[in-house]
Amino acid sequence: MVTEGVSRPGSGESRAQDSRDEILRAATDLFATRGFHETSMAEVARSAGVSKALIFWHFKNKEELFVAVLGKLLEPYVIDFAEESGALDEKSQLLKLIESYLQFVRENANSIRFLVAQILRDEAGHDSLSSQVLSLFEGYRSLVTELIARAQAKGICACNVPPPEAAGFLLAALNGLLIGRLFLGSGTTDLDTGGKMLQQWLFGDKLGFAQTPQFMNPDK
Amino acid sequence: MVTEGVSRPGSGESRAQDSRDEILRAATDLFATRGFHETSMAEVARSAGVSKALIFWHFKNKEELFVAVLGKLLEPYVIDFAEESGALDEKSQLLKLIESYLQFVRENANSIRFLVAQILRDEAGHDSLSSQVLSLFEGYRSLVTELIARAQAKGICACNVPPPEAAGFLLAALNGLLIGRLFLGSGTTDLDTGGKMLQQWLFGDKLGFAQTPQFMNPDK
DNA sequence: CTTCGGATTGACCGCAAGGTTAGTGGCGGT
DNA sequence: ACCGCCACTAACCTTGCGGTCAATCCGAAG
Repeated sequence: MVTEGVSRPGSGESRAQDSRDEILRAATDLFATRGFHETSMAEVARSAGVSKALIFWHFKNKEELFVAVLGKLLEPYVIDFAEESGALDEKSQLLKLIESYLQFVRENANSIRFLVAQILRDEAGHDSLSSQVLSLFEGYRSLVTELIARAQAKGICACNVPPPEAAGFLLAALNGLLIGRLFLGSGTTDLDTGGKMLQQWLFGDKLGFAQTPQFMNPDK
Repeated sequence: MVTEGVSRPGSGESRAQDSRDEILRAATDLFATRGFHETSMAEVARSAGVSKALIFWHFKNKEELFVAVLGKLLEPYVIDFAEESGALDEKSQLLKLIESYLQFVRENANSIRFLVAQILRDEAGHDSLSSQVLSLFEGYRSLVTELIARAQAKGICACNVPPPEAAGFLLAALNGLLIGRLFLGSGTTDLDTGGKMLQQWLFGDKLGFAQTPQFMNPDK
């Protein structure tokens, strides 16, 4: 009879799962910092505290381990934006969308870095990763497009370019802020300031910019 | 006596240079498309039409070949923007700056892709590449900052955020357009549209957006 | 206790990579 | 004509990789 539950240390049922998780954790670390080709299975094994052969018992080959890592990395990306903003008006929804994008970038900078590097490498987009990320992005994009269209129809939107272009530009700006954060950690526009400027661009809100007074050209 | 000039095919002086250039060309191609670790010296040799050993005669090792390639890739990046826009007013200079940035992205998408991947890989910024690109970017950034400050002082600038923030946002938006082009070739805001929207944001110019009529919400 | 099967390992293999070396061809100088 | 050196090559060496295999360990069921 199966009296064992789950996750008992050393219990028969969970031992395989434990080692598998540990391998996945180590592989995620190493792949994310060193990259795919620069990480050897021996390194993963050592870092996970298991033998190299055990990795090949869990995963058919290095490629399969890699896609498992990708899957694990992509998990936090699939949050349903539309879900969590039901009863808000268009402006609040857009602001919330921007804020959650920036928040997400803040929290997942490392894995984003890794995924970007990975996407840049596979060249042809034949990989599933590119298309996954792309469809994720497209969902976000179409959501923003529709929100802007409705906001414009209600007259609460200061910018008057067609919604698809506006949405594209909005996302481009957000991605640009992301890039700034990824490449040039400090010295660039920080995320919140960028978000505020997008808000100003979208709705014409006047916002206080209290920083860098040495540049407020006090001449004349 | 040295009667030979340069670049005569088969002449003693230039033979080494020719083969070196050919190797560099092949290596640049392969590194840019496949990446560093995915490109073997044998491939480079075959693509360059020379023996593998000759590569090691020209370059101490694979790493040195790689930095030579990086140097060659970075060459077109160091164009002096300030030089080529002497007698223009601030608005024209800014527009020209934006246009040349977009033009550059259009023409060098492949090498940019490669450099980005490379920068993302080295993690700590200890590499010379990151700092080179970063200083390049900083120059561009400070130039834009000053231009915006002067434009605001003359009252020809519609946007009223502090110049450093405005410049940062402008560059972020440009980088975002770049990202769109790099990742999701089509289906995103194309470069020119993005440039026009930036122009509108900076100077408040009204511009015609003739495209995507199916989205002009003809309801009501 | 024995048995059974999933979990785990050390030792091993083939191979392709980066790198080396001994040697050859050919051109310029004398 | 000969020599010396630069450019260049074929073949080789070594290392470390992804991947395999037979052998073991170990908890659970009978």
